[in-house]
Amino acid sequence: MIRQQLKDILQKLFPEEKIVIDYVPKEKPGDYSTNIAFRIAAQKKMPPYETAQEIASRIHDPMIKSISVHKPAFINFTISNSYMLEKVFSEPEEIDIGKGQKIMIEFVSANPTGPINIASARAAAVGDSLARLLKRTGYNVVSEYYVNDGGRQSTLLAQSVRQRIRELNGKTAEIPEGGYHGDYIIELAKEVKEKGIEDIKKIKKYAIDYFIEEHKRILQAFGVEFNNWIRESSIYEKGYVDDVLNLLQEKNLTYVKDGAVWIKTTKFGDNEDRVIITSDNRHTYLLPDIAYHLDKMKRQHDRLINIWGPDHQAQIKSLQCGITAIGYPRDTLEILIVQQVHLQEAGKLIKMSKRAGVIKTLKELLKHVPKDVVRFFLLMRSNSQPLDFDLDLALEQSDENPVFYVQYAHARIKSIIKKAQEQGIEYGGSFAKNLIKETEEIILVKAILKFPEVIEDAARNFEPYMLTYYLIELARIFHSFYQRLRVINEDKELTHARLALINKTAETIKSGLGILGISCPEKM
RNA sequence: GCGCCUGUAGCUCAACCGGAUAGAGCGACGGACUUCGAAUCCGUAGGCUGGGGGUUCAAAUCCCUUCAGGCGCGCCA
Repeated sequence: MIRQQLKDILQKLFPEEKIVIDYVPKEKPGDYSTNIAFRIAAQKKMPPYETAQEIASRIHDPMIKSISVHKPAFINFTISNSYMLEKVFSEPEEIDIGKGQKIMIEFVSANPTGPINIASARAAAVGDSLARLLKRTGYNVVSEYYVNDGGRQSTLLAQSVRQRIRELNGKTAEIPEGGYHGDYIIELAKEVKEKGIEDIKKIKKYAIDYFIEEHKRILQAFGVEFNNWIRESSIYEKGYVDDVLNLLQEKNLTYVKDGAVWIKTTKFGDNEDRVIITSDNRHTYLLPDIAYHLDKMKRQHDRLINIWGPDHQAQIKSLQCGITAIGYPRDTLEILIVQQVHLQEAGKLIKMSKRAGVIKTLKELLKHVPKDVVRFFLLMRSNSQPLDFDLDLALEQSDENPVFYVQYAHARIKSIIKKAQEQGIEYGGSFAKNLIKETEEIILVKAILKFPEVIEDAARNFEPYMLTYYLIELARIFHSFYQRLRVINEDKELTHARLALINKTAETIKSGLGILGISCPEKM
C-alpha cells in the first residue's frame, strides 16, 4: 500500500511521532499529505511553514514524483505515474493486520421463538461481511450463532404453541402473558398437532428445533453461514454455568440480598451490582451469558466480537464486568452495537413489533427484494447509524439503485472484454504501461490502488459500509472513464493497455462485492 | 432522572486519529447515444454542519451547555 510506504518513510525520520497520512482533497495538488510539520513545529516552537519546507527537503524516494508544501504546513506527495502503474498491474498484495490472531465473531443469535426480523438481517449482513473482511486482513475468523434455548422465552413459546393447538381443536386459545401471537405460531402448531406431540417439553424441543432450522435456511438463502451453532443448553451440559458460579464465589464476588444472589460487577466499573440467581432460584440471563463467554475463551480465541442490537446496549457493561470478574482481560470482548432498521415504503415508516404479530421478516423481504440488494442496502450505513430501508428504491431495478450501478460497471467491463475477444484482439502478458496517461485513466488507477487501503480502514473500524461507499465511487470513476475514452480503438498497443486496466477494475469490483457477500454477474 | 445513539443541501447520507474551498446520490433544471452496454455520462442550482460558549495553528469532528428525535435502564431474554 502506497499510504503505508509513505508512513514508513516518515516514521524513519520521526521514530517518536505518530505518522498520519491523509488523502489530499479534490482540486489540490498531490495525492497524499501529512500533517507532521504541524506537530514538529509546535514541539520545537518553529514557524510551521518553514518547518514543513525543511522536512520536505529531507524526503526522497523513487515513488515520489514531487513534494509540495502548502499554506499552514501541509506536506503533499505526488506519486509518480510509472510507480502507480507498476503497482496497479502487479499481484494484489496481502493485507495482514490480524497476524493470524484467532478472532470470534458472534452475531444474529436471534431467539428461536420466531422468524428472523430485519434488524437481525442487518446484523447478519454486517457480521458476515465483517467476517469476510477480517479473514481478508489476516485474521483467523470463527463465526458463531448462539441459540438461546434455555430461559423463559422458550417456555412461553411452547405454551403459546400449545394454546394454538387448543385453538385448532376448536377451543379458545389463551396465549400467556408475554407469549407469542404471530401467525407463524399457528403454522408451527399445525405441524406439532400433526405429529401428535402433546408433552410440553417435547413441544418446546420441537419448536426450538423448528426455528433453528428455519433460521439456518433463511440465513443460507441470505448468503450467511456460521461455523458454529452453539446452544445455551450445551453450556449448562458442560457445567460451565456452575463453574462460573463457583469461581465467583471463590473469589468472593457474590453475595446474597433479598433472597437473590448478586454479582459484584460494581467492582469492575458497573453502575450497580446484578442479580445472577433470582429469589425463586432461577438464573438470570447474565449467568449463562458469562458462562458462554467463558466457553468462547476456553476455545482459545484471542479476541471476541459480538454484534448486538441497540436494545441490548445496557447489558454491555454487565457482561464485560462479568468476564473481567472471572479473570479475563477487559478488552478481550468487544461489543458492536448495530442500530435499528426502519422499513420505509412510499416514504412511510412501517412499524415493527414482534408481539403484535405484524413483523416484517427477512424471509418476506427476500421474497420481494433480491438478496444482493438487501445486503447492499443493509451495508450502506455505519453501524452506529440507524438505517432507513427504502423498499421502493430497493425494488427499483434501474438508475437509482446503487447495487445495480456497481454491478453494471462490472458487467460493462466484461462486455467490452468479450467484444475485444470477438474481434480477435489479444491481451494479457506484457504491454506498454506508460501508454496510460490520460487524466481519467490515472484517476482510475488511483482508485484501484486505494482498494487495499479501504479494506484496511474498514477492517480496523469494523465497518463494512466503508467498502460499500468505495465500490460506488470506483464504479462512478469507471463509468466516467468509459464515457470519455474508448477502450477498443485503432491503437493496438493502447487498446491492450486499457483492456488490462479495465480488467483490473473489474477484478477489484468483484473482490469488493465478494467481501460484502454480493454477487457480481458478468451480464445483467 | 440516568446511560447509549443521532442531528450536515429539499430528501437519504459521506467526510478515515481534529486538517486545506464540508462531498455524493436522489429530487429540480439544462445538455450528451451513426461508435466498446444511456441500468451511463457532463453541467447548473442548493450549506451559519440544530443553537450558544470553549480548547487549538486548524473544529462537522474534542470539551461544556442547551434544544430536538430514537433506543435502553427488571429478581425478562
